[in-house]
Amino acid sequence: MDPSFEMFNRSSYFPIYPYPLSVPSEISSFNSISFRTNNNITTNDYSSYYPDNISTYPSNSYTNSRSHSPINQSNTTGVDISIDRYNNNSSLCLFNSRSDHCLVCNDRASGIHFGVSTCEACKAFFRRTSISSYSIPEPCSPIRCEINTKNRNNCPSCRFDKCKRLGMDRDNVIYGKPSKQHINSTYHQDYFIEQLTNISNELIKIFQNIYSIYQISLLNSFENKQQIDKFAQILFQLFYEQTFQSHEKFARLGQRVEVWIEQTNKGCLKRIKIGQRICPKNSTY
DNA sequence: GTGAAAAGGTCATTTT
DNA sequence: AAAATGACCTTTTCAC
Repeated sequence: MDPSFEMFNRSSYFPIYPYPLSVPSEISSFNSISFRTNNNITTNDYSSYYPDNISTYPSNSYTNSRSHSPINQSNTTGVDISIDRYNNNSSLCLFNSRSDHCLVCNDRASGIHFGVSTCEACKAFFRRTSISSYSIPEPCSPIRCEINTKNRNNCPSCRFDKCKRLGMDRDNVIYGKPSKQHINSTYHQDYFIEQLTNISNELIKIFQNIYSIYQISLLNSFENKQQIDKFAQILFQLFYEQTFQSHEKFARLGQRVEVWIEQTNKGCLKRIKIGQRICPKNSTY
């Protein structure tokens, strides 16, 4: 077994940091999965996306329902960042395709603004905020606030952060109706294929970074509970942020990403699992 | 010329 | 009172 993963298998080192998990509305309202993929991808390809000798989901644990989710188990804390933000009837799975709902707050969308399907309110918010003279503070917590229609004004920093993470960009605006040429260049298949090839690197990077922090912390040894809690906080923050960034890329391909953090009965971190899988359903694009 | 789509502008309303 | 918000309007550009 890879030594890095053996370290994760040693239980009772780290208590779970008690973050209140805020799951974005488009994720928490997730009901079903319709996987899509490219013709070049086969069912077997996903196995190559895992780092060697690192435990992954057993292949038979995946279904198109949430019934397998470890979150329902009493001894497991989970961060399920599954997503299905696309129209199931769409033959193309485009991140920037027109959506009925705002990808920022889930309100009714009025069109694609600054590259992302948003409502008028989030469009105006992003325009105002991105040109304002004052600097936008960092997100208020490592686990960013959920942004929805009701609370979108509660935390402007997290709202603006979500806009940016979704790809809203004021430096690359299209004034007036976008041309077909622009649409084709933006939404070209090569872009998605390129994203697909980056998946394995993303997952490996997550493990490498977590392990590097793990090693550094062990060298210093944990002298008190505060240190342990601090380490758990850093680990969780890094893990969440990197996974969320990866998730945004995966989501463009209509794929599903899941992250679990298992917990022992004593409340300690037992193991981190990362899984992502491409499930060909309609090889139509 | 006309309609569609996206960015920018305006201003009444709401919040602080 | 000042600042922020968001619905609505205007301008610009593209396709037909």
